Amino acid sequence: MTTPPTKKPSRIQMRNRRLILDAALVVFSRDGYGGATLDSIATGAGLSKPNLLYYFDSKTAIYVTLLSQLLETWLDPLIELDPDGDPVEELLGYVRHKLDMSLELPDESKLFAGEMLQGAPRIMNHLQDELKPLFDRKCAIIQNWIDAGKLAPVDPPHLIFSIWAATQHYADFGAQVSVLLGGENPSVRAAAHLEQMFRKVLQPQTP
Amino acid sequence: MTTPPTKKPSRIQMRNRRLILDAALVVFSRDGYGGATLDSIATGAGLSKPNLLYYFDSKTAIYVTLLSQLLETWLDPLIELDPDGDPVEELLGYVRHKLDMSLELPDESKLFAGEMLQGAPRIMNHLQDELKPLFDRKCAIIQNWIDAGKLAPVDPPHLIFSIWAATQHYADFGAQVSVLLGGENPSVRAAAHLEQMFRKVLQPQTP
DNA sequence: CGTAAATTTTACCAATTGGTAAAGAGACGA
DNA sequence: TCGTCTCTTTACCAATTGGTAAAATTTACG
Repeated sequence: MTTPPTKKPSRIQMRNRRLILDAALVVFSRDGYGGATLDSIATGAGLSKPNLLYYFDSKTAIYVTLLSQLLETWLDPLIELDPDGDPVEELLGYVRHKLDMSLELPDESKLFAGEMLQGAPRIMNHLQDELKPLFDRKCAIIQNWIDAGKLAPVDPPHLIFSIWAATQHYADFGAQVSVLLGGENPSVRAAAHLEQMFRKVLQPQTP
Repeated sequence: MTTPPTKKPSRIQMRNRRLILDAALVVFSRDGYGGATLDSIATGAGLSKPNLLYYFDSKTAIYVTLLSQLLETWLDPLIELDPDGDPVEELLGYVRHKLDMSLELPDESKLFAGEMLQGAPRIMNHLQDELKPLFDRKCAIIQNWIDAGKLAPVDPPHLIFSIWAATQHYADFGAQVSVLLGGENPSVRAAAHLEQMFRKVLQPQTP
């Protein structure tokens, strides 16, 4: 269904699939799905174009594989939100983790953002099947924290949106950030700003 | 330099250039720069492909024209930040305005975001020449408000980043938002959430 | 070693791409 | 009514695209 025969992947398969996916990440995130070419990915991976298509059925297959794997990595920190932890610190930890990912893996963030921009046509089902249930579960946890008075009353889904938006901005709009900060590395002040901002938003006001 | 001869634009020119830019906005924002085709834009505009190229020199010329015009529209509300107004209300008004634009003109937001994702190769100069000076000016105003004790101490540039990110998220990640909210229209709750959030962040704590 | 399977290369292709040349059709003032 | 300038169409093209067929080569393994 996906690519080479159906067997256990050999060492060569593991290596080349990884080479291809690594190169594809760079190309797709830089040029967008439509602007990316198999030739460009092949060159990046050090393979010939027909050889690419020995490992993946099509350009789309590479792209979708990349996005699916990505979605998992990207969701991990959200999964770790612990209902039994301290609410404010759990959420601030999540913000921190998300910011770090954006700063360290900007290509991954951009690839995902590019797919979103185009209406997520190729991973809509993943969003429905994987992200949505997780999202609902975590919103419920946040709502419980609020009901228990351990968190200021916020709108859980929109809080999550704001966290995602504010953190990913440093990856997705990195070019703009860089220009507007005059090239200064944003990481330290961004972290301080986001921590301060979300602490104010989350801290319950009746201690 | 840009397109048809050098004269005052006739009525036909005005109309067709508008048709082309309107169609191009839809196509570029949906398919990205690389994925967009002149044929698709021409069809959308109801013109033939060679006729497009009578009005614009190239695909890139259409794209850049669109982005430049866009940048102005998008910057307008920031320009209106009034140093003599009430700081908190000025900024909350800006948030509100920015959110409205994202909800009502998502294609414009996506087009801009797409260019940013790719490192802004085609409007880097506009960012430098137009956005950067404006940005610095507005950061200074915010800093003055803070120094005057009329605003909680925030990091002005990063505050603006967070405002941009949180508002544009509803346009750029509209597909995701829609899935996660189960199709519910986000506008009312988004507005309430952002107002509440940024009010907390901006309100000085020593009244 | 030998051989069958896995991998890679070479040669190729139809479709699409951005863009051009030049002929033709309208508009419009003198 | 004529002639000129603006606009539009038709016909075309070289380059690139995603993808295939099949031969050639490597690798794994008994």
